Formats: sequence, C-alpha cells, structure tokens
Amino acid sequence: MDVSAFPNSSGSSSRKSIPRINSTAEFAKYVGLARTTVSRVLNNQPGLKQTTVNKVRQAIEETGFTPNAYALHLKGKKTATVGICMENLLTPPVVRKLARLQQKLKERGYSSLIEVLEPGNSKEVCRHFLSLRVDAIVFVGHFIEEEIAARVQEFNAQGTPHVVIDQLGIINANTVTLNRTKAMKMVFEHLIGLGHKRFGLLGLSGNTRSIVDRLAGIEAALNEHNLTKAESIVTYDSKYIRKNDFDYGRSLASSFSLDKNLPTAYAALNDEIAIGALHGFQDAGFRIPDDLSIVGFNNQDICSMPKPLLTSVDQGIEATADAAVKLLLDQIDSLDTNPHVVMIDPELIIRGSTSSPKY
Amino acid sequence: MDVSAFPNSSGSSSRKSIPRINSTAEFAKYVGLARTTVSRVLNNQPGLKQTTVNKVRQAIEETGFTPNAYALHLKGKKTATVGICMENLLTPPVVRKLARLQQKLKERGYSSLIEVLEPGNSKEVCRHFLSLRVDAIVFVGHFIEEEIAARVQEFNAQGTPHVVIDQLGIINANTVTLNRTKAMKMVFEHLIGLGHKRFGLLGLSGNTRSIVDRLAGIEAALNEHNLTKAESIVTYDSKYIRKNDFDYGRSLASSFSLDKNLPTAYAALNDEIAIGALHGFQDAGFRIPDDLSIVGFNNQDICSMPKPLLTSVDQGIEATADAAVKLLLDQIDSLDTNPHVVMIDPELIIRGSTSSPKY
DNA sequence: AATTTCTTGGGACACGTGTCTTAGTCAAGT
DNA sequence: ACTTGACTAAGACACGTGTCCCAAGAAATT
Repeated sequence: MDVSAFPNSSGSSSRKSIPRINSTAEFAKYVGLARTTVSRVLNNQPGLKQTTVNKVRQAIEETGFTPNAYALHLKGKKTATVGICMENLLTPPVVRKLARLQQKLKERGYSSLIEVLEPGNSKEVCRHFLSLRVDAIVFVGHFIEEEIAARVQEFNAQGTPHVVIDQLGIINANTVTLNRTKAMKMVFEHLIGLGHKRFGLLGLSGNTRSIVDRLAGIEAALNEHNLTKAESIVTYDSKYIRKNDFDYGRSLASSFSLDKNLPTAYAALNDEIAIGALHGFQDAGFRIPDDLSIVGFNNQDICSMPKPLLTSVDQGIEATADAAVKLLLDQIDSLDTNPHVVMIDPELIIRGSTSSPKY
Repeated sequence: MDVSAFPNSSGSSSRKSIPRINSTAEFAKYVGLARTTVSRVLNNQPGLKQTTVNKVRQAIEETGFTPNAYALHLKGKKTATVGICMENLLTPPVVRKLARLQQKLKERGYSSLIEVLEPGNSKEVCRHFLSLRVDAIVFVGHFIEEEIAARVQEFNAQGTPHVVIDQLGIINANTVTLNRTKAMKMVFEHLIGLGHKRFGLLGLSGNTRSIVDRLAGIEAALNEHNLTKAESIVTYDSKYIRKNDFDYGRSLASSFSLDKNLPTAYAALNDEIAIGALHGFQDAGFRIPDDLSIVGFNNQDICSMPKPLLTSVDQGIEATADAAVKLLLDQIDSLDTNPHVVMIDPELIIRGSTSSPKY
C-alpha cells in the first residue's frame, strides 16, 4: 500500500475559505439580517421582500448553511430516521432487502441508520437508536431468538414501531417473512411431479426456525404423496462443517456420488451450495438434469451462471421490503398498532437444472 | 402475498404498558427524584448515595429510558455520525466496502447513515447529511465526476471531513482507490509472461476514469514487451449492450469463438463477465486454460465457482476501507487537513483459468 | 409633509440536556 | 439538643431553532 500526497490542485482559487457557519445567528450576521428574518425566509413565511429572500438564498448557496436538524427535533420535528439492524452486510439476499428498504424509506422521507448486530449487542444497539429517537427499528435477517424477543417486548411496552424481517416466531412482533414452508412444499411438489422418489438435502439441517419451517414443507409434500421422510430423504450434512458456500456443495456432492443408490433430486439451503453440488456432480460424471435434478434457494444472480441454469426459489424480496415499510408506516402514523405477521409467497423459478429422471 | 393477523401472544402479561418517557424530567418524576439528581447519576458524577444510583439504574431497566442524543448535541457533544453516499447497494464489491467501513467506524464509535446517490441528487443528500451535523461524508463507488467535484469543493470550503473511495481524479479530494493501472499491468505481465501475444478485452471499453486507468495499465505492459495495442488487442464490446453480467460475457465469447484467429488470453471488466465468457468458450469447445486463458477482476466469491477456478485481481477492500477510515479520523481530529490520495496496491490471485497457451 | 402600509429588528420563550450554584433535608456524631 | 457532614432539591443558564410579539424603520400612499 502506497500513500502519496495529492499531486495537483487547481490552485488556491477554489479555496475561498468561507467561514464555517453553524447556527442561524452566525448565518444572519453573515447575511446582514436579523436572525428572525432569516428564520422567516428559511420557513417560507409570507410578508417578506423579494430582495431579502434572494439575499438569503444566495448566502445559502455561498455558505451551504443548513439549520441544525438536532435543534429542529427539540422543537418537536420528527427525526424521520429509521434504525436498521442487519444480520450482516455480505450475503446478497440480506443486502438486497436492505437496498429495497433504504430506497422505499427514502421515498417516504426517512433516513436509514444501519448497524450490524452481533450476538449480545442488540440491547446496546437499540438503545443507541432510541437515543437518536429513531421513528422505527427494523431487524433484517436471522438472530438469536431470545434476544430479538426481548427487544420486541421492550418496543411494545414503549410503543416503538418495529418490524422483524425474515425471523418468524417472535411473540407480538410485527413480522414479514417468506413462507419457507410453502417454498419447500412447492419445490418438492415440483420434484415429485417430475417423477422423483428419493431426495438429497444439501445443507438443510439444524434446528433454527427457518430450517425447521423448510423441513416441515418438505415433509408436507412427501406426506401428500405417500412418501415418508425416513425412506426418501438422504443427507450427508453432518460429514462436513457447514459453510454455505460452493465448496461445501462440492463436498456434499462428492459424498453422494459414492452412494450406490444415490437420490435423483437435490434441494439445497441456498444457491451457492446448489451450484457447488451441481459442479461436483458434473465432475463425478453425472449429467444434470438427465441423471440428477438440483434446486437452489434465493434465486440469486448466480443462478444464471452454471450450465444448466439453476432452478431456484425466489424470495420476493421487493414484496418483503415493501410490506415491511407499510407495516412501519402504519405504526408510525398510529394507523394500526396491533402486531401483524405478513407471509410472503415464494415463487419457484424453473430453469434447466430440474427434469424427470431418466433412470 | 397473504396478510394475516398475528396468531398467538403470550397473553397480556407482557404488555406492562410502561409509559413512554421522553425526557429526563419525566423520567425523574417516574423515579421520584429531582431531574438534576438523575442527570448526575446518568453522567456518573461522584457524591451520590448508592441506593439512589441503584434506584435510577433499575428505573432505566424498567423503562428503557435514554437521554435524547439531539439535546446532547446541542450541548456540544459530537454527533459521532458519518454519512455514506453509496453508488448502489447491489454490487458485491461496493457493498463489501460499505460493510468494512461500517464495521471500522463503529469500532471508533461512529454511526453510519447511508444513502444511495442518484444522478443529480448529491447536493440534496449532502445537505441533509450536513443538517444532521455528520462528522464526515464518504463517497463509495463511481459517480458523475462534476457532481462529486462540486461537493468536495464545498466540503473543503467549509472544512467538512470527507473521503472519496474508488473515484480518482477529483481535485483536492481525499481519495482512496485501487491502483487500477497497476492492476491491469500485473494482469498483462502475468499473461505475457505465460507466452500470450494476442489478447481479448471483455467489457473493458468506455471513457470513464476507471476504464481509462485500466487501459493505460494494459498499454504500459504491452509497450514494455514491444507489443502494440493495435496489433495485439481485440474486442467485441461494441457488438452488445454492456450489462456487466454473465450473459454479456457469454455473448462476447460467442463472438470471439467465430474469429478464425482468436486471441489466446482474455481480461474482463469483472468476474461475472469473465465467468460468463469462460462458460461460453467451454460450450464452444475450447479448453480453459489449455486453449484460452481468462482473468477476472474483483476476486469475488464466485471466482471459486467455475471449473477451472478464475484467476482474478483482488481489490484489497479491507485495506481500502481502513485507509479511508484513517483519512476520515485524521480530518475529524484535525491531525491532517491537507488532501491526500491513497493508492491501494492490487493483488493478482492466480488460479486455474490462466496458463501458457498450448497452441 | 403627513399618514398609512409594508418590512425588518430584537426580545422572549420552549424544547431536553448537563452543569453550576444555593438552599434544603436527613442521619450520624458529639 | 446541637453541630457537622453527606446528600438531594430546585433554580438558572446555554446550546440552536421556530414562532410570537412589539417596536422601529422604510417605503408607498394620500
């Protein structure tokens, strides 16, 4: 890493060195008017000479003066700020929700304050948000259930508007989440409909709520077609440390490949694992989808990368974020203060990685 | 999309309905102490009976009361807030910079306020940040040069700490950026060293600063080895609408594949295009890297997805964000107010997609 | 020139906070 | 019962803002 001083500047002409103005009083002195007069201009009050208004407007251009939002809030103005607690800022589906949230909130005039939650710091982060008098707090992603539940209980006691995105099962929380049970039911009905009878799960293990919900959907689909989980589901998850990435998918595929009677269809925790497995199976000599079918989850951009393209479940991220914003605004405007749960319907995007098994 | 009322709650026991407390005065009344006494407890002043301190602390737990940060700021406390202007929240490299920035700023006690810039709204966004009295403003990504230059000039006139990340060439701006020229020079020296003599460019066209810098690096490497751009560089960019994604890479590959005398090595704008081209070439019957070599850019996670793994340029995102934070803090603490440019050295991550051409 | 109308100046207040000052209370020690 | 010391109560001020009010000045009308 090389640090060097700035090479060229356009001379000192650009450095007019206008004094930094931090209050209407200072600004009024700069303009040569009374503070009250300036304030009247800033707030578009009537009864002002046009020349006065112009003088002030020009001075604003020159100095870039802005009234202190903190003082305005003391006078009763809303902060128009929303605190967003993120699970992380690295996994695309979570960040896409943030992006949509931020956009929609901005359209409504709200600013976004973001923090990444770590285990145990939710209380501190929320206190900080509340000290900044945010109008609402949002959680995006999966967190420790007890922690979020505690925060939500506090919010309800104090009347703090909030929305929990993606984490189902928090008592009395305003929640928006993909219907994961329905999602996996759709996946398996698709696979069963194609004629598959034995299924491999890739990374779909654990007892977090989102996994449990997804497994419930799988079981529901199996039961409806007189299949049992015990006989038709195979998994090698426990053989590896789960990392939710390509390599993990490849590793799982290599284990399945050694199985003499391996399943013909695979459902993955996410698109990364699915694509890793897809490549792993291809390397082992299997044809996709002729020999094996694979389904991902999240419908990320990378679904269009492998050959064949990956069949995946779309989360409806836009609908999720939009519903969350609506819930927030209803609470902020006191239109509806009862906790609601909004379930977003998934959409199965069928591409080339699934077809009938050719035995 | 299905909206349903919340099914169950743990009864009304959790709804203690503690009154919402918005000021130390209200809070003091709740505790049964004088406002000044409460304030002394909150600010850890000496000379207080332990029982009094405990009473206040317990009431804080009960009510979740937090002093109004806006009033504190009026009393001279720093806002400890940084405004971050993002190019977007969807492309991984940009978001990774945000993630690291947010993390490092938080470690130093700063909150992150984010906005996505659109053409023409930078003035409005920055004014909003300044009205919130942010301690600094950061730009992450590529924007309209004139717009950022105008903002930076304002910042310098008013003494507003700032950093421009990734956009080189703004006069008098504190800048941190990858050395893109050096990056492409490294790529081409790698390829030339392997024995390649003709090169295809994938998406590397246009006259934005970042492209120009990269092309300069290519030319420098070629010249040093007595190659000319005219004779050794081929591109089909103009045949398609650039989309910076897999399909664009595939399309470019298909055009190159029809060329009787196609180049043996390819450098792409980013990893997506590179991987798209890699697959496109493979579909057309070329072996990678035996027949053709391909290099991506950004060293994203997806580099480990194709087979062979993609050789790519690592941006040093952590170093970039860390340098930006250092520049910010130096300005905020008035340690160094002269504008600096920090160039981050790239790192070529050599994987399986490049080797000597086997003619 | 006198009067009315329009515009601006300047003082005051509230918002929530920390801190300083002064007065008050209460328990302990004499 | 009296003094002392240890706390706490209560008032005041400043921070930057919008707004109200009244006085002062300027401009326009008569």
